[in-house]
Amino acid sequence: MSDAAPREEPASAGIKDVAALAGVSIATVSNALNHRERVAAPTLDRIDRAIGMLGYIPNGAARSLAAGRTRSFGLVLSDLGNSLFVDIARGAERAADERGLSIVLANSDGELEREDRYVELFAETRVRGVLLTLNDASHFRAIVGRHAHGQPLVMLNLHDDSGRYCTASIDNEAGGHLATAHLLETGRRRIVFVGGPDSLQPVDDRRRGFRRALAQAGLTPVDEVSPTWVNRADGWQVGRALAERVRAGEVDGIVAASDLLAAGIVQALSEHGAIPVPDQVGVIGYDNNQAAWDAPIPISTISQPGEELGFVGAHLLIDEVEQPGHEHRAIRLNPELIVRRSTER
Amino acid sequence: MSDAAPREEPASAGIKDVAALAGVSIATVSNALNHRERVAAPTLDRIDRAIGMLGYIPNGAARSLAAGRTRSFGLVLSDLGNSLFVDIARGAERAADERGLSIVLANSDGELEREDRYVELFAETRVRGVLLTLNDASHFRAIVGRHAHGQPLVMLNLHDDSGRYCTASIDNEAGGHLATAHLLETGRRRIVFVGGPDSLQPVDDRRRGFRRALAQAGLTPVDEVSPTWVNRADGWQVGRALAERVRAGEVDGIVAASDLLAAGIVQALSEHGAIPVPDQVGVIGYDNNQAAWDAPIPISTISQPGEELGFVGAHLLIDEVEQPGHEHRAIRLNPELIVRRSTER
DNA sequence: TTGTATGCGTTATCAT
DNA sequence: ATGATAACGCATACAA
Repeated sequence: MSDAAPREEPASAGIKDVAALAGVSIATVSNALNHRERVAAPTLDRIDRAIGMLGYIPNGAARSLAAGRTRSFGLVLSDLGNSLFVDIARGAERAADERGLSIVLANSDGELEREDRYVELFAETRVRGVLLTLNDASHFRAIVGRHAHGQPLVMLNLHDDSGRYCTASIDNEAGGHLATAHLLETGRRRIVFVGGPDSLQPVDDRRRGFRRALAQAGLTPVDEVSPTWVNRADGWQVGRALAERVRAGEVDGIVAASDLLAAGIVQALSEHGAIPVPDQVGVIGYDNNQAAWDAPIPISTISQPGEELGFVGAHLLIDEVEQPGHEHRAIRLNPELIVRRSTER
Repeated sequence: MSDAAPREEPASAGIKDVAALAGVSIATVSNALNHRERVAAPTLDRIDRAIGMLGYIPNGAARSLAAGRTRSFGLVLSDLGNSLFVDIARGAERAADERGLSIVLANSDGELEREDRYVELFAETRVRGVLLTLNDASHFRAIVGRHAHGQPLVMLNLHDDSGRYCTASIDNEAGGHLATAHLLETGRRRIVFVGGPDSLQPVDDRRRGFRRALAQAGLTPVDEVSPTWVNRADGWQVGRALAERVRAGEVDGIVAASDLLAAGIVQALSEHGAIPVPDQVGVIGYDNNQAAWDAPIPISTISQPGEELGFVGAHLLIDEVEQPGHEHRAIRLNPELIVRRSTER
């Protein structure tokens, strides 16, 4: 009621308040916090109680300033809308958990400016190191140029064996090859690749794998079509256009650069001409999306070990941070074939 | 070659190195960093150059320790696999950007233990405040109990007007009502609700909205079915089971608790009995997923303003942090009807 | 406009 | 087992 309202200060208690309440020195409190074994049980008890009463929360800033380091890593994600990156985050978190470390995330949306900004923000935070997911080789170059050496940084989802950084990525060329080889093994011979714009490096790599597989079999691609994008609607259009040729026997296999694409194709095929999949044409997708699994005709696909990618990447980073003689490595993970109805024979 | 190798120290330069190189005091460097207007142009120039040469990066820990606060917020997300939460993150980032603040993310996977842990980690980091997304009312209670008051915390996606916290959420009951009302307006009268397990609070709210809309129209639900989950495969099964009754004229409208569910239903309907949607039965989904938009028969749906939710939530938090007389508010956002083919008349 | 000096809340070193 | 105290790297009064 008066202006001298004794406004209770929830202003967070400090270590010295705890020390006072527990009747010990701040050094002992600090020990109780970081080296429990160094302090006697009864003392520990009083301290813990004091901490509880005051709702004391250590100040991380002071802590890392004094300790000279953090207990967390930063992870910059390219695209929160893509389950691959979410898997990566999961894997990285699992690896961090093992060591009692935490992972802080940031979303770059694939924009160079934001990739830059968050790498720097994390640098200021003095995280132990940063994991950066990248799709675009040009971004890689830009960041390498700007990056203040000394801050451990490993690149995810982009391969680079120049030895300047650790990188971990998934072999898209191998994936494209895998998908195509599977179609060949099930007896298909007239195969077409349905990809996206060349600007997407992963798609381009898959296309190269496709070509190599055909070449090894002594075949040449029937065709390669590049819709403007890689979602279901695009697949539907492509499927419609392809239906004719499938019925004419000109095409008996389709390698799609994404599951959404594949799902659209299969759908268009069955609606527009009642073309039996997999009997008359085998279709395989990429990504192991839910869409592929959910489809009325479950679609064969290539699964990417996203979680393992994050896990491996985090370990690379941990090694770089902890091992004195660390040498940069470029790890490439292998995708995996998942056979479902759409390619059965 | 000798063991006295003059290992170059990339050990990050400090503010005093910059000061030395620029021939000024550290206070001036600090001013150059935080109050550029206070320092003379030529001096500024020398300092900037020095910073560049040394690759100086301010130590965030020291900075916030001295300043007493951070320039970032924490955001704990329930489910990175759900686009709603990704949208929330986007909105929150946009709000933060406006004020020159950053947002750090963490993924709780909806697990109480991780929600707790990250709220605490952020507390230690002394972020300005924390945004926490929650699905489960029981988690809310647990966290409220444990939470050390004083740390600004706003809850997202969960409504609570007890006045203890700011909350921002989307009105799922209204969404269910909206969907049902739309079906009623297009002349449907025999409507069934297809939901998920009751344990999902949002689904349950939508069901309540459905009931209310029917009651207002003086109708009773034809039926309510609860598949074990809410994805496409579940919808497909439900659709198969429903086909018979639709053909018999017992059902002419379906409110699904998710777009995936709706897509599966429509698909099963058209395959299993060639039942024309929307002519014979209107189907509406929820979420405004890509799946709904991509489907061969585009599906009407309820769109959730996730980005706005994040935006509003961040503003609530900013207000709580900056305004002395702040009072907690519980904001409820309205979902929106999106009409597409599947309910046309 | 620039420099000096103090303190932020911890951890770690060294005594005791 | 515990306590005193010096860093940690910077921001900010305040003095010059």
